[in-house]
Amino acid sequence: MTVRRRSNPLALAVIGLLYERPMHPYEMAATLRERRKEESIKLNYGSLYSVVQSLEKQGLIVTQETRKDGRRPERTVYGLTERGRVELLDWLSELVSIPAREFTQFEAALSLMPYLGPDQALRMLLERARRLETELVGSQAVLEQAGEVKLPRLMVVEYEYRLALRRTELGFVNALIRDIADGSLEGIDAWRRLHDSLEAGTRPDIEGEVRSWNAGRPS
Amino acid sequence: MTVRRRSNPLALAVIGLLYERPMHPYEMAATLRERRKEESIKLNYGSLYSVVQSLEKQGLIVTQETRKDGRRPERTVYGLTERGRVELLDWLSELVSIPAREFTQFEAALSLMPYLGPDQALRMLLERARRLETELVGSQAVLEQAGEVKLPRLMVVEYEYRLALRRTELGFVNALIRDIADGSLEGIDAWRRLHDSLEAGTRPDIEGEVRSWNAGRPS
DNA sequence: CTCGAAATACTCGAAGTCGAGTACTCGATC
DNA sequence: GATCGAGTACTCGACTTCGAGTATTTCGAG
Repeated sequence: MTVRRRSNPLALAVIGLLYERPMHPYEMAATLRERRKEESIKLNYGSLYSVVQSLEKQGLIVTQETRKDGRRPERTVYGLTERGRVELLDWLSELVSIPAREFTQFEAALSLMPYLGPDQALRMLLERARRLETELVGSQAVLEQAGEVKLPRLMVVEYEYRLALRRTELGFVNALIRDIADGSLEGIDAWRRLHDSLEAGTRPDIEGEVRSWNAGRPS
Repeated sequence: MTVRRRSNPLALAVIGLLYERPMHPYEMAATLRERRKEESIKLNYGSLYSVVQSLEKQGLIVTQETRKDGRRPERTVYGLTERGRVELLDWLSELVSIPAREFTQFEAALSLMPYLGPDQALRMLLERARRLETELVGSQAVLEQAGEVKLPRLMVVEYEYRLALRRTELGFVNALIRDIADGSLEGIDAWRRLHDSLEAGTRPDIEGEVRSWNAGRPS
């Protein structure tokens, strides 16, 4: 049950909450939800309880009391240890200071896009652009509203960050759409050939088209 | 062993390769590596073999032959079924057309940054900016080199995408650094107060500072 | 020709993720 | 005054991910 050390940011959030005050897991979930941290940190009950267990095993948190209020299920209240406090600052510092490699779905999709063929790809990219625009309009509204309520920007930076990334994504998608639509994307002819021969079931000379790729880059 | 349907993009890559021609798992790994898909799709042996197993269970791929060449370990060659072909185009279309919600490490870190205090946060953000710059220079060089080798842009879009995101990230981080450094970040005073009282071990009135947040946003 | 490094082709078990399910309580509603 | 939904507080097990380990073979340098 040992958390693969520093893998799940939910563990970091747990440590953070216990830095504020002792809590039981359900309360942690409720607090994270109230503060809208759920939107930035994946949270589900199964993971929460196993993450808490593993933090205890690592000696970063300890059971403070196990109470039975009335006939409710037991609540186990946890507190932070000294080592936990150190881990919080250390882990968080690392997360902020060292860019991690993330594998996004869309990056994977782009790298496999050749299988789709230019026409289908174009349709799907247009659809994505539409959805991104809708999402952006909504997010912008939320942010503006937060501003009106005098919510300190500090509490909203993660939201701004996501928004900035999405805007860039939309720009990228739109540029790609243009290049496919007007045929200016380099390699689009080879793309169509490849796709057609795949659909026809004949084995295309992918290796031939791709060889320059392999040769052209250092290992 | 059933792959949580459409979760791991590696499964999609496997289907794609079998769309080209029958292969055994080890060869898939080698091919993905050769084509540099590893950089966009997380690949490791354990996952590969279990993903392949589960695709077979789902009837998207089938065992074609189990050969023992010389005294090498057995190789099981798989082929794509009709349902597999459909799944490839369907899944890939979905991935391209529907933006997925991704939880990045940095977004989590930003949402927990208050625990760090403004001074430490500033130091760590500066460090991140430095590292991002280094990474960007390297990536740009790789892309330019690819261009010189006449690598079709189609084969490089995923790389361009990642680069665009990183550039945006750097811009965001630099802006944040400026705002913290010159004190223009809204809420920075409350931030310092909060952090100091946390360090002192007194329980700060986080709820008080945060309440407006809760009140100010629709559920 | 022979020794070691690299490649071939996986296996295995420990750990982590996920979310539906459980079992109770409380307050409001009809 | 019974019920119904929302909240409280977790549990469970199926499924996934991970990567070090294994056993063999090939290849090139000396």
